[in-house]
Amino acid sequence: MLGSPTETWQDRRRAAVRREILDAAWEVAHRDGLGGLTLRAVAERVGMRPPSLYTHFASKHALYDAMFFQAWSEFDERSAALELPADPRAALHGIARFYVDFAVADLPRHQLMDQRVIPDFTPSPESYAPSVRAMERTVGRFRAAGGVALTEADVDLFVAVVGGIVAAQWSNDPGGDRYTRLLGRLVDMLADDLGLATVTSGEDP
Amino acid sequence: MLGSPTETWQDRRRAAVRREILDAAWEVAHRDGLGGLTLRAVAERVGMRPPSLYTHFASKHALYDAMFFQAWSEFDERSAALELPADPRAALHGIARFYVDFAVADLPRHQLMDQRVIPDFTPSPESYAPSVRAMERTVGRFRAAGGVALTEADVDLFVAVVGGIVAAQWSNDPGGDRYTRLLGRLVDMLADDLGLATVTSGEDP
DNA sequence: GCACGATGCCTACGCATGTTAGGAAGTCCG
DNA sequence: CGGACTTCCTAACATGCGTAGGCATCGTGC
Repeated sequence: MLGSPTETWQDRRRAAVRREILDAAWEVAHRDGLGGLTLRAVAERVGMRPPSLYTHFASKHALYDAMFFQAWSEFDERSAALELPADPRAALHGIARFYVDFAVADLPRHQLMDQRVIPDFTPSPESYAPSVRAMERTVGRFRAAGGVALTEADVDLFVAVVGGIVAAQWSNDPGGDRYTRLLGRLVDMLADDLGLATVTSGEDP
Repeated sequence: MLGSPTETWQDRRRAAVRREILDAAWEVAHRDGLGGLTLRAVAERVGMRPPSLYTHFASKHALYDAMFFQAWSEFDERSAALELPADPRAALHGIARFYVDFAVADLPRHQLMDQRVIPDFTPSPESYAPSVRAMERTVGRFRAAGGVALTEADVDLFVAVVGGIVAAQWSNDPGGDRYTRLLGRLVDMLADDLGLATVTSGEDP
């Protein structure tokens, strides 16, 4: 009656099993690494035999794809709920810090979202959608907050450079803050380059 | 008589076979991707059966390790031969451009050198040596060229950010220049932040 | 000159993985 | 109550890395 007209009981049960498998997959990924994830381990954790997983996911890549979608959806939701200061420079700091904190909090999730650590895995267009949604919102916020007209190159530089911080952090100092602590300085550099006023003084060139 | 005292003929032949296997491995990596590299394909390309490769490499990881060493050694050599301008800012540009060009020229090589695409693969200390050598030389050149005293944080920021450009280039626009063309602007930002004089005018803050 | 040991490659096998085929049991609907 | 659908199972296959053991070749010492 609610939502979809044919929202039967077993549909909900099926969705629950799917979610259970996904949860198990994340646990295995955290324990054995994203690349070390195996259908055997997932099946065992969920009390099934490996082939039975194929009732719910067409392939291992489909499982990865669902995880990818889940990760980006969560980022998208949290990004939508994020309140940013009105000041453009402060907003820039908030956006960058939010992204970096999210990426640094979970290694397999970050690898799945932002890197290509699974050979031959490419997210499906549907799973890719939340990421472009989040990105578009972020860019929109940029443009709305800052009086400046951001070019595409500005955005490209920003995402590349902030992504570099995250990658370096995971590669060279996992769990630490050797690179993430440089983020504020980096964002200020970018803000200066974009001609944004400083937060503290608000002077104008 | 020359070089090592026990430089027998079969040692050279053995080294030649080893090199042949390595060449085949690179070719396969270019064709099927670094993660898609298989001992079957390498063996076939070299006219052997897969187990025979174990006469020359202890494992598949050992093969990756040798490739890693080879890649970083080449970078190290070319880096040593690189002539940099005396001007600190121009030197910064040269260093960054050299690194980016090298990383963008070859995907599997870049994945092997700078990313962790192969699960459970960690380069051996011996294979890691050329990379630290190249890095130390680069940092030394920094310090020698610029009158400024670079902190470790400065170097960290530089490598993280330049690495981000490369990663974004490969991820979002492979074969293009959407991100690499922003390198000059980025390096100027860093140079400004470090207080380096501009090349064209040479003014002082 | 010849046996002997080392070397290099082979075949056969083991084990892990993703995946498919086909069947059995439980469940829902008419 | 009976048939269709769903879900899970066992069995098996293909491919991957890696090991064991055998055989030929080649250099070396007697």
